[in-house]
Amino acid sequence: MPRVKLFDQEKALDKAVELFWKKGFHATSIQDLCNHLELSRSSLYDTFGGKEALFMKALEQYKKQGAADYERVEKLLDHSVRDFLRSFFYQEFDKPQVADHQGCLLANTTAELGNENTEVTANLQSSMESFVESFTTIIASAQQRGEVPAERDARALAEHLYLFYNGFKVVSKITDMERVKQMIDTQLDLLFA
Amino acid sequence: MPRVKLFDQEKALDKAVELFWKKGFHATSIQDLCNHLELSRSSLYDTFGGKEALFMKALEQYKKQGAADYERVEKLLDHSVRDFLRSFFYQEFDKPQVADHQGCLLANTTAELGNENTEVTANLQSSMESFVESFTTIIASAQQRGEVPAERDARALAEHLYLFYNGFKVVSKITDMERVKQMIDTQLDLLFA
DNA sequence: TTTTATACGGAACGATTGTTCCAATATTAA
DNA sequence: TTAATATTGGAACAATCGTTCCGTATAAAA
Repeated sequence: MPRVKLFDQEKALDKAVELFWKKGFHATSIQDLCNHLELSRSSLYDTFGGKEALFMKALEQYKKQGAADYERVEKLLDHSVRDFLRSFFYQEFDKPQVADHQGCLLANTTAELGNENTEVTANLQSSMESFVESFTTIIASAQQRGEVPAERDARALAEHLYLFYNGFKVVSKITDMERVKQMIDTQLDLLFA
Repeated sequence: MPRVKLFDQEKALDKAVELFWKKGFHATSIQDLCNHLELSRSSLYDTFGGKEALFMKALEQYKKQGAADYERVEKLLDHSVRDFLRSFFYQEFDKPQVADHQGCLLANTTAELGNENTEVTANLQSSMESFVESFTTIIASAQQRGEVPAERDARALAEHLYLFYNGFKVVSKITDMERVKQMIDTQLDLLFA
């Protein structure tokens, strides 16, 4: 029977996320990946299929981490929705990559590959859809609590939050973090006016 | 005396903008550029210096076009500031590249190269600064007119608008334009609450 | 221990990368 | 018409691109 894999696929995927996050799809070469994942070319191809396939899997891995982040913050949702949103956005600064101006893999990918109408684009769109649905619920609950004016369209606000989230990740690549935090505060001021 | 250049440098730069805008820096090869600008490699190198130098010049060209767009809309500023902002954002949809989900060269570049701390990053930062200063003035005038609450910080709102502008350009790459227009309306609703 | 199926390292593939260089071309001033 | 000079096309450069393939090493099942 076959020899078992010597490396941890999950950790290798994390490493791939790191690299694609930092450099983007096109600027990351197979050689870069082999060096950073500490894998030979054949192992990489046998295990992940190729550059595009590996990128897709890295995208999924990243989304899994993002979902975990969301759920961790969600547990704190006994305070106001405003506090929740504030925590949700502020937790980003705990990630060394964000503090290091690397933005967000999803936002970076949207900017780099979003117009190519491939499998990646579909992935990004469904990711956006998930975000919007979650936050529509959040906003609606804020409206029931009276935190947000009830006459606004919850879904429209959620979509607007997604846009804000992406802008936040992009602008943070060229802006110091203090200013970015102020932008978050401004966003919350506007939303909970 | 020397032979004169056979091609129009300005038009060539426009072509370079087109290509970098569509494909991004890394995904655009010299060969792509030669084909699209209808130039030989030597002419391209003699005239523009190389890929990075050409990219910088294309960036400048793009910003020049953007400034022209701004001034064109600014002339319509006899109505409310809200109308101005609405016109400013909506005019983007007149650009075929935006309708074609190519986003914005500046936003794309911020996402692709913003974390590399090169000459490009400095360029993007100064571009952001210009935007913020212009729109701080705009917002302040809106506050004097009573359109926007006077207690808000005009510069903070302007920075927030820049963030919105970038998010708008990124998200539009994976979203149909009708939804994007709704997001603009939502933004204006929040700002002019 | 032998068999068997897989992981692995590394060489090699043709294609393409950004850049350089040179001979040929073309244009204008003298 | 001639001389001078910058432009141009195309060949060539080494380096790297993503991918394939094969021989060997290895571990689990028989």
